[in-house]
Amino acid sequence: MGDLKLYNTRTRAVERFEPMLPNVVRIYVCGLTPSAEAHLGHARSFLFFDVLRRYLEHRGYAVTYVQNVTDIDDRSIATARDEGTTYREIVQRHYAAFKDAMRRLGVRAPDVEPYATAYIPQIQEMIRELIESEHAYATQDGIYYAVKTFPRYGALSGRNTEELEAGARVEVDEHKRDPLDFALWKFAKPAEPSWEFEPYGAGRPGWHIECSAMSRDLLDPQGLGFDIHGGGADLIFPHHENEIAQSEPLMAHPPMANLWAHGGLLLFESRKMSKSLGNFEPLTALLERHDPQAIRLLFLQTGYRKVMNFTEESIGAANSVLERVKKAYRVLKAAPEGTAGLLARVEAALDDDMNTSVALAEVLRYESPPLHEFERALSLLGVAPNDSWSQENEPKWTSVQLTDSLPPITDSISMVTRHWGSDFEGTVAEVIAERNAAKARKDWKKADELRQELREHGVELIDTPEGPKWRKTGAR
RNA sequence: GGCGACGUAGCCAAGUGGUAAGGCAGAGCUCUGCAAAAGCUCCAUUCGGCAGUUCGAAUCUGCCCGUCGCCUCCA
Repeated sequence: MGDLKLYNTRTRAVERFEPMLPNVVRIYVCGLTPSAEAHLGHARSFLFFDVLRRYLEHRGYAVTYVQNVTDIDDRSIATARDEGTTYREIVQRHYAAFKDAMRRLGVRAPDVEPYATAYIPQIQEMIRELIESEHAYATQDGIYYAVKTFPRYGALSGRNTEELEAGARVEVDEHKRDPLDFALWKFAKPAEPSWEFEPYGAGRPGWHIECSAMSRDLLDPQGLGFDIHGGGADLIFPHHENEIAQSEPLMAHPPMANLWAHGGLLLFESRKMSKSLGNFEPLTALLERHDPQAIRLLFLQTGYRKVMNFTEESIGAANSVLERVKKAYRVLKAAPEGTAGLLARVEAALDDDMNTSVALAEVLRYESPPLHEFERALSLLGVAPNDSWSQENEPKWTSVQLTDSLPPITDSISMVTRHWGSDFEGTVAEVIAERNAAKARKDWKKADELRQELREHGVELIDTPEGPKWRKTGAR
């Protein structure tokens, strides 16, 4: 196997991937904030990291995959207030739906799914350290990070603090020392959920600090850094920039993460998908309408870093791709021996910055690979054969024996005397026999009428060299 | 205004100096009364435009046009 090369946002270059510790890869991916329903964009992002994780394991690494849950934020509190329930109920409802959607898409559950509210002590400890090292300060409404104390701020996203200050879109807050400073801890307002924090004051964590605290606790207690930190491209700024600013001053050996990996955003019917714009269809609704495996193949077709546009037309094409894969699988099941090479080609494609487009193309262009290679390649892409793949679940064609002595030529009177209810199969055979007779005397009109009659009773008929065959159609 | 990405056939999408992967859709042939299925074949002299570098460019350089994203909660 060749070297695995991955794009690193931190260095803006494709680099050879090398774990920091022998054979161990530690990944932290910024997970969901379940204050609202998950959408397809989330699916794309987590699906990519699922494929990356599978491939790293395929290469023999022991992977620890952490994906957090931001279970406390302004929106879930506000929604809970509007609906007269608790933020926990809001979060649990949406997160359960998200987990179910991920399962259906073939995205494996993370090794650890830490909830922010379960790490309050670690978060507070980190804030304490930041205050002691003068990277943070308290005001009357919260504790803020002093961006100016971290000279490298902006390095990940390619910005500098002067530029950011020039932008008029940064909200001015009288209490902050600098407009760029962001909240580590928000003091509780009346009726808001809060945690005690002596001596500063009860409140809740800001969004960014949880990732710094949890990744340190779970992956890098010694402050030497971990391997891969990931998320959607929209997290590069400010979220990941802020994480770096919080974590690195307290580390023995920065950087916080060796490799920063970001998935491209998804447009929904050519428009940005976002919570605030309300332009998205909940994942659960989409999964009702489309085969999850087709959605998976659709995502694999596009490079993970590219902006991708999801349309009804594109998912239709993906369905056809899925059918092709199923068909290929059935053929190979019958002839499992083949010419080796597919898996090596798929590995080569994935080595090249996880080029799933090419990997999928190799699978579709298969030239009789061994069954085990085909299965392995599919499993790397996270597409596993399930019940719907086996031919047994497709309606089978039933042959009809037509003896020479059968049937006597009849006329259309038989149409009204048919008993569909009592002996369905016998009736089908009867109609087919009659049609055959009509064909024999080249009465095409009659033959087509009979085919139509069968169709109306949910029977599909084809003529084959072995004679007519029929099966029940799903419809009607 | 600042930063960044992208623009390849009707659609989706690979390809980063050596002569355009793959899929969908479409077309033709075999077969066929019709229908279906299967097999075979075809489907970008050309990569947003214009210059330039080069023996050679979709790939490098410059300019222009267009689309989108980030800069604010966001995967």
